[in-house]
Amino acid sequence: MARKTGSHSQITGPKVRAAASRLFARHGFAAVSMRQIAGEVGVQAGALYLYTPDKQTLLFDLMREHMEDLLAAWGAQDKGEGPLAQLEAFVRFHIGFHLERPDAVFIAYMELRNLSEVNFAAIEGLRKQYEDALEQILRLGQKAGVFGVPDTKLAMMALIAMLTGVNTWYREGGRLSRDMIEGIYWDMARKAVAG
Amino acid sequence: MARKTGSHSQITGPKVRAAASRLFARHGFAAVSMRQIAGEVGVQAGALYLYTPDKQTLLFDLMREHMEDLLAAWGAQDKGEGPLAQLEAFVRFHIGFHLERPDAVFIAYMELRNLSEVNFAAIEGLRKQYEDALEQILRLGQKAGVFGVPDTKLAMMALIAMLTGVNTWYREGGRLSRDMIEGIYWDMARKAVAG
DNA sequence: CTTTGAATTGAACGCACGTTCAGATAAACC
DNA sequence: GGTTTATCTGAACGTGCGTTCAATTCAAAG
Repeated sequence: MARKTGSHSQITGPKVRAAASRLFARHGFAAVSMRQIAGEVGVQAGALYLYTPDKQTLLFDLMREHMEDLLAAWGAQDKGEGPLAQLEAFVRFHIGFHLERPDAVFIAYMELRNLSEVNFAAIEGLRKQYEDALEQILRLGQKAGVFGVPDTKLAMMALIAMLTGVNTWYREGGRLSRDMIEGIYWDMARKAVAG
Repeated sequence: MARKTGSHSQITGPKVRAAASRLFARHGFAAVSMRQIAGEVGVQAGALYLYTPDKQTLLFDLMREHMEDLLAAWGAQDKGEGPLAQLEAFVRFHIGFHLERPDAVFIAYMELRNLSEVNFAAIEGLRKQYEDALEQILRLGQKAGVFGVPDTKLAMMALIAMLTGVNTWYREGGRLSRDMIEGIYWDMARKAVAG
């Protein structure tokens, strides 16, 4: 199950990643032991060190992978033409992507303080890239007179917080479908930045 | 410094509370030891047990106190007349109150999973009371035709997430004053729920 | 100055932690 | 079937944890 040779895996075993992700999201990085993760996978604690050099790197790999997936998925997304269409694409994409992986989202937002300085900087860099994508849409829309946002950075932060907030209350099988939620949030977002 | 008699304090020593709040916010509940807290206060670890029966209760007391302060402060707030004025009061109050106590806010949002079931329920109950205050404003405004929110619960969640998000990026002495931030967010909030 | 009770220390308890590693096992290849 | 290489176990290491408690210090009252 582990890798062939020498240096430790970039590609932490998928079972280990899945177990760690679930447990970190549920109980928090500091409260989860390597023995618990190993138990979920069905091995002894020592075996985990075939997949990761240490616990902190395991966390970092989860976060980095999540952020890279996010950037790649947004890059591959159909964005349409014009600021309004692009904002709608962003809103719907953000909600959909985040609802699809609640554990990774939770970890990426809550466990930043458990990262070393250099690992923290790496994750923040990826996050900034994503935020810049939204800010760019807002800036272009503002210049084109489609939006009325006095401060694009604040508007970007406000929108991201609003959209990511869905993850705190959404439960599978609730009274609203994802499509309806995306529609309602798109409506609020559109109005919030309207001229 | 500790209390007189018998049962452990409702009123955990203020020095202990302050140190615990700072450390829990900075490093997370699970990552902070009683010895670290004691060190900040300037006593040995054992002395903390004059102020709290255990570590978890110390966390719970911090959260409960924060939520009770929040409800009391909103209760004492000048709210004005009519849905629009009340929404503005809420937006400005929420941002101001939360920016004033970033550590307590951080803990109240991030450490819920470290609470026992019964303590969790207590905190959630207080949070619900606060959220209900905002939802009520939205519902009345919707009925009066001042707002255009198809789902007041969703709109409430969206607004709260947006407003609380300020805490994630605001830094003392940044380029925008609190007043300006409140103004910009009030503008976005007003438009987001507009008819 | 002496008494008294609260406040605090400092050592100890049993336990769980992250990590290491020699040895056992299993799988792949000849 | 035998050899090699990947995979995993199980025990051990030193450390720090939350919590307890007898003994000590301290502060106020008489």
